[in-house]
Amino acid sequence: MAREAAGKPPEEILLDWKREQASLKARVVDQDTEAWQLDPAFSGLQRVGGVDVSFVKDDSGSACASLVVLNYPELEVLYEDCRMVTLTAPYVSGFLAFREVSFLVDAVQRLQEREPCLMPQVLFVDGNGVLHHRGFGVACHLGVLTDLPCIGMAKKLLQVDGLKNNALHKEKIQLLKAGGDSFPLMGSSGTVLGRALRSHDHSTKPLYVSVGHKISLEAAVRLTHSCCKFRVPEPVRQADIRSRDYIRRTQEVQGAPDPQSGRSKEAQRPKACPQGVSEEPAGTSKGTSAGGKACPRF
DNA sequence: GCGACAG
DNA sequence: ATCTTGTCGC
Repeated sequence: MAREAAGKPPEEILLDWKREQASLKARVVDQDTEAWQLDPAFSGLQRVGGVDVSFVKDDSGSACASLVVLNYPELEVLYEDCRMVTLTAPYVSGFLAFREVSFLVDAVQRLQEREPCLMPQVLFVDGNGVLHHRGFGVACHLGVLTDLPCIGMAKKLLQVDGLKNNALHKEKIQLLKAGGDSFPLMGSSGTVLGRALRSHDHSTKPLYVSVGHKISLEAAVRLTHSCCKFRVPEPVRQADIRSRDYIRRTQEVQGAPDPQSGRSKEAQRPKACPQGVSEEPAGTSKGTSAGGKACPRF
């Protein structure tokens, strides 16, 4: 029988988790590693991904993990993967990755097997990167495990290392006048852990952006702004919408049809595949290592 | 007892 | 995260 996500884990487990975070943290790259990240218009960037996990209302063990891939700069959905999963670990602030990240890694691996050509060049993660109790949030964790550039994006300020959502912080938010405006989040250690970003002109509540892996904070903030049609970056927003929709469809009972059904006009069918790479003789692993479809560069 | 608490 | 409708505004 599958264990259920129960109360807070014993101290012994938390120590294990902390040791794992410390170990993986050594592999985080907090600078730009890709050419497109340095380009003012991000030219060369064609695919951005987003991940999210949504939960079933009265079942702390069931959730839907989703990965979506959008083209850039159009931000149209090219790929969607929603999958019901059984959660093992409870949510503990500072250890979000131990609850969710394995399912996100699975989704990335499925994409690699099914449609390697659609592998995103960067992933937006719903949660923090280095803006974290021990400098290793879920965006770093997923980045290190997949080796993909990742951006941490939280909707609320995690009050760590002296950061506080107090009156002074709120004053700084008031000074953000236009989409793209931001200010640094400086920890007591003197390190900038992330930036509060006004993600677009008509959004008052900021996003908290931090480095996940293989991207600089500056590029992460600029790209986040560039991917916002609304407050939340489109990749994460689509992953959220589609995972919730998936749960709603799954939980729908025959005898009690939901009067709200036909509501989500946002979740439409993915567009057709990009580069007309229809078939490739199997066994010719040009673009990638794992077996399955190949992804030729020319 | 009080505040904090990514998702 | 989830519980929840209408409502004000462009």
